[in-house]
Amino acid sequence: MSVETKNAYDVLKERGFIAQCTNEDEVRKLLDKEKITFYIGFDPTADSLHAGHFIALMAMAHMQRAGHRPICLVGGGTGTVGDPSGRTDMRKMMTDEIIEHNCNCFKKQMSRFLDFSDGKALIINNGEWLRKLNYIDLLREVGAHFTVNRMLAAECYKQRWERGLTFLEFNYMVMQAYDFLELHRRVGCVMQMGGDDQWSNIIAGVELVRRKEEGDVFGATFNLLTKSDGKKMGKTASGALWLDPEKTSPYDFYQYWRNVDDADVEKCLALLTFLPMNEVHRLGSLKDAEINEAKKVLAYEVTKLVHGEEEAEKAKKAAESLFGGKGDTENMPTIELDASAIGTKLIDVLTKSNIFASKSEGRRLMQQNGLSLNDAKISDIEYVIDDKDFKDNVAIVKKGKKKYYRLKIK
RNA sequence: GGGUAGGUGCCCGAGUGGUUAAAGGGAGCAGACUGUAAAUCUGCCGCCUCACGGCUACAGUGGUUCGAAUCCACUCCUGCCCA
Repeated sequence: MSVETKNAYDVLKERGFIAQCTNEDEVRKLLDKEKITFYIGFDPTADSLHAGHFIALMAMAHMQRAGHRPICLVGGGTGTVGDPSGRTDMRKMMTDEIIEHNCNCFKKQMSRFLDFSDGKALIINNGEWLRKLNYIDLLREVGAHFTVNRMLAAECYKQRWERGLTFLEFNYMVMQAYDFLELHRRVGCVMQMGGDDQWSNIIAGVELVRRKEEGDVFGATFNLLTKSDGKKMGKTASGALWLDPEKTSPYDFYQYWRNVDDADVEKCLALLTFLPMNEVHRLGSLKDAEINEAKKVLAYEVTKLVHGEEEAEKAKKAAESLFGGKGDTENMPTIELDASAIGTKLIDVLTKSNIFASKSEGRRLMQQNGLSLNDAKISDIEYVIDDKDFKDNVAIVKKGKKKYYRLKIK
């Protein structure tokens, strides 16, 4: 059975996306007989999407392939409030300019994954209606349908019991529910999806629309991308795994997926690539060292989706040359040096290039045998860079076991 | 507004006048073992210094003291209770 003829819900379910659904059978039936419009909300908390968003985009892409119409709702309005769901702290308030900027960045990135031509997918900013909202009107139209008792019982606020929840944040759920109502009225949106942490907010919206419009609408959530040990995935030492190549280089991005735990490979392949499921299962069942093949496929496919084939190819080649001993070194992270760097201490150069966070860190690393220059361990922190270290103006530095940098003399 | 409990290093959390750069845990980093995996073991884990040592740090500002994260005053922030 091909993807095209398969029910979109079943596809998502089979690939492991679905965590909860308001009514599985109804949704399946609906998707079978109609091309629906659905939406996912994105809060503009940063100027780039990250791995967590990517999973939602993949789900949207699957839906679109099946003929349904996705709406990316960027939270120009809700972003000013901040979603308290599952959070232990209050979000920093952001200025309108920043939110605006972030929304624009999102748009650009999203068009990589979805086809926005001919209205096959939409991007809408909820600031369009939330900003114009009048407090009294909102209370009367929407507020009347919410009971505080019910809201307080919502799972998403539990985390905040100890630290306190402001009224501002408490209203987030109301606003998000209202979004659904607006989208239902404006473009006939009948389904909201989102991360599993959004479940409370989603059912609030579903109920609101049902009450106001008597229309049957649905909601579903995706599994959050977690590692087998329950920790969140998509976190790097320096924070999130960004889709923006400026914030996370394609090389680092590739390496992240190349290094996922054995236990997570199959799940990632299913969620983050379009490979057919029989192939996913085959790769996922490889044992021991062989599963490295699956990881290579995973890293390549995901990088290709996010950064394009060319970048994926480069990242792969760089990895092959570094870890496999062949291929070209062209594509690894490169640090350009002034010719004057020759004759100065290696540790100073690396510190200046931010390869070491501080000189202390560099010293420690070197003393612990964690640094190599052209495959030779350098533990002497006094080591001075020499002409001979460079071949064709290039030297390779290895920090720890697998962080490589190419030093290039300008 | 009143009462009360707090604000410690990336995070959690001990510490209540000196030997405290500050216990312990987590995260992180390096090494060994491996498969660019996991688990495990070892070391490191504020900054500068080859090192001796120096500097900066326990919400903020002043003060007491030979000496303060620790005592006092005021300020700011947070939780809880009362209004």
